[in-house]
Amino acid sequence: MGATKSDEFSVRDNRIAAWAKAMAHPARVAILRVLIQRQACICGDIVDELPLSQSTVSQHLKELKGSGLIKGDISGNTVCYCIDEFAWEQAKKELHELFTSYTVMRNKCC
Amino acid sequence: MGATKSDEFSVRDNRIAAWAKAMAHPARVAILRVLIQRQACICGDIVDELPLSQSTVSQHLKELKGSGLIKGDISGNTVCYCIDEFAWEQAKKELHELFTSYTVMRNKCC
DNA sequence: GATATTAATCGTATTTTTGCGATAAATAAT
DNA sequence: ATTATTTATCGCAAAAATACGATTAATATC
Repeated sequence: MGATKSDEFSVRDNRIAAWAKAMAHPARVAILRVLIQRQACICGDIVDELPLSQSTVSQHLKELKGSGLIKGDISGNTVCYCIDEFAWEQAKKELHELFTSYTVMRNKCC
Repeated sequence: MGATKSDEFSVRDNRIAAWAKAMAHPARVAILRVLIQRQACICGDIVDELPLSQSTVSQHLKELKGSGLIKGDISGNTVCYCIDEFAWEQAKKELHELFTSYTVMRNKCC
């Protein structure tokens, strides 16, 4: 008990939920915005922009990386993060599909 | 410790995170799909379509209602749920804005 | 009025998330 | 070589999410 029954749901719904989950914390939305604005960021820059400790930011980055929405390149001493354009496009597309699959038809109830 | 520092982030990022959080579970994505397909559903119909107990579905519905994405109308014995078109449109718009605010420019790193 | 049906809530167990300090691992700078 | 910088990971504590059976509250049916 207490664990999500992922098996019981479609792959697509799990995938959408996973993307949503990646964006389900304001810190992670903020991180995405920083990466979008700057196109790329070394980890330290992101830590500086967020009101969270280095270890906490590192964890959020790990989650975002786990979702595929961002990727990180090690270059010497530092790690450079950026949006993964393919995953980003895919998430954008699938979420948009879900949102546009609803059209109001006046109206069975509510 | 252990509680999200919502205050430290922008209202907009919190709002987007809240919508994402509402969609961050495959059961809730599935519920949204059912509501979109049928335009409206009494609670029992949703319970029948999901591989979860009545109380668990009720909890997911409460969360979706909390996010504003859906609303529920009591009509006698039953509760009829449907998409809240205004919140839906707003979420669609703000998420789309976030996704389209990224455009690839070859490329500072990664 | 008594019984059945519907959906929310309560109580509880389990799992997951959030957050941070401390430490580790790796490269950079001296 | 030693020291500093950078980022990930470990270990922990607190909080939140997930799931369900049992109960409650409300309307519907008999």
